[in-house]
Parts: sequence; structure tokens; C-alpha cells
Amino acid sequence: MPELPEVETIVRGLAPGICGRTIGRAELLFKPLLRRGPKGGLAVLAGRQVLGVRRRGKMALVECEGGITLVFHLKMTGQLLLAVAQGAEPPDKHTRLVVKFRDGGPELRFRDVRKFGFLLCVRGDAEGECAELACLGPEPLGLGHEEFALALRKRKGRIKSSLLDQTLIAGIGNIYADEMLFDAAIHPETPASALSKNDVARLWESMRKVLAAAIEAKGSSLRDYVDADGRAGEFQLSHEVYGREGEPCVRCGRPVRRIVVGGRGTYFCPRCQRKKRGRAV
DNA sequence: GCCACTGTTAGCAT
DNA sequence: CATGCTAACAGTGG
Repeated sequence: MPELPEVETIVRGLAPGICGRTIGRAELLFKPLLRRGPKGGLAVLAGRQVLGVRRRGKMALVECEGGITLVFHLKMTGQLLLAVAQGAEPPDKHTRLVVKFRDGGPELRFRDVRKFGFLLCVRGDAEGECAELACLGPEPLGLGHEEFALALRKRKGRIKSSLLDQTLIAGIGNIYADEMLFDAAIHPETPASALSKNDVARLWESMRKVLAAAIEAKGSSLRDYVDADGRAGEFQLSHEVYGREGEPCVRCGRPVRRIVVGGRGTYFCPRCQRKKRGRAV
């Protein structure tokens, strides 16, 4: 579940470990991982220093000398790991990429059980020229609440689907959408355009609160997610609805329900998150 | 063994 | 055009 908080945690862990180091060989163990890149493939990386590591939406960007940027999308099960020592343990069968450094120190590995993840090797202005990045909406933590309200107003679909639309806002995934809707006491199937001014204000606050708390807790580890050092996150312990079907709502005690919204498993409290209707509460 | 389900999203249908 | 499903893949749990 690498959503924004998980990718942010990975990026923060990776940066001090690889910035300033010079890349040696990059071994692409699963060719289709590299969706796009220069003719010679990842050979272009050899001899380049890593200048920075950043996050955009759910993607991790490794910026290298000479305007080369590696863009990783972890999709469902991708992991970016800083292995303890070069060649200490051989890569397992799910390791798709190994990047070695000239100093012989820890190598960077990309593992991905389901093979949905991808890598782009971009030259020049990655944010501007790379479609995968250029089409992303604004960062939820950098978004003012006026702009947030504006973006939702013109939406026809359900609020949960809107939160998951990366072109609208970048980085929110299934878990955090459910958690922030619960925090804001909004039913996930509410049409985005039907939210009151007050609803939107609460949702904006909840979005910031939930994402910040999740980053603080180093993400949610339900299954595959671990940070760059292989450590699990802690935020799953603070989930209030996600994955808690049948368990009592932390606010009212009624059982949490699971429905499907836009093909995604959706958890909510039917009492605290009433469906929007003209009826008095 | 078989079937249902899983954190994402591109691509196609409506 | 916008929105809604499904498939892509592999593993896990019932």
C-alpha cells in the first residue's frame, strides 16, 4: 500500500543513504520494469552522483547528476530497499532491480511481487516532460482549502472516487481515503458536488491530519509495505475504519461496514457517516 | 485444489 | 468529456 505517507517515509529514509554517492552498475533483473529510458538503458547511470530523492504523489524520484531522473511507481507491492551491504545477500526472486554504488556500500534494490510497479529513466525536466508526473494534481499537503473546495465542486462522482483520482489530488490511496472520510464524518458515496462548505472544510482538515499522522507513524504496514530499511510502519495500529469490518466504531460503537465503491473495498461507519439526504440529523 | 480477495491505475466501455 | 469496471500479476487465506 505505498500511498503518500509510505512513499514519503521511503524517500526520507533513502535520501541520507544514497545522496552524494556515485552510481556504479545498475542491474535490471526484470526488463519490463523499465517502462521508458534512453537507448542504452540504465547504463546511462554509471558514474553519476545522486543529487536528491523526492516524492511526487505516490512516486519516488531519484535525481542524478546531469539531469537524469529515475521515477519509481511502487503500485501495490513495490519496495525500495537500501540493502545492508553490497552483495551481502543475493537478491531474491522478486527483486527487479539492483543499483550498485562505486563506494561498495549498501545497494539500492527494487522488489515487487506483483510486477505492477514501473521505472522511468528521464532526461531533463522530469516534472514537466514526463506525462506520468505532469498529469498529477496538486499535493494534498500543499493544497489550500479554497483550491480543495474548488476542485471538488465541479466533480460529479462520489467523494471517495474523487479523493482517489490522482489527476485531481496526488497521493491519496484506498486506506487514507477511508480514514479521512471517517474523520470528517462523510459517507464515501456522497456526490462530491453535494458536500456543504462545512463538509469540505472538515474534509480538508481531516485530509491534512490523517496524512500528517500517517507520515509521523511511518506509514501503514498491512502486508508488503516496509521502508527503505526494511522496517514496518505503525499507522495500521491507528486505523479507525480501514480493515475493521464488523468491529465497533471507535466513536459510536456500531459495527464498521464494508461496501464496494468504484471497485474498491470501502470501510465506514453507517452511523457516523450518514448518507447525504435532506433529512434533519 | 479452487476461488475470492488484495494496497494501483491504464485502458476501454458506457 | 467524465465516470465506472476490469484486467494486468502473484500470493495469501478460506
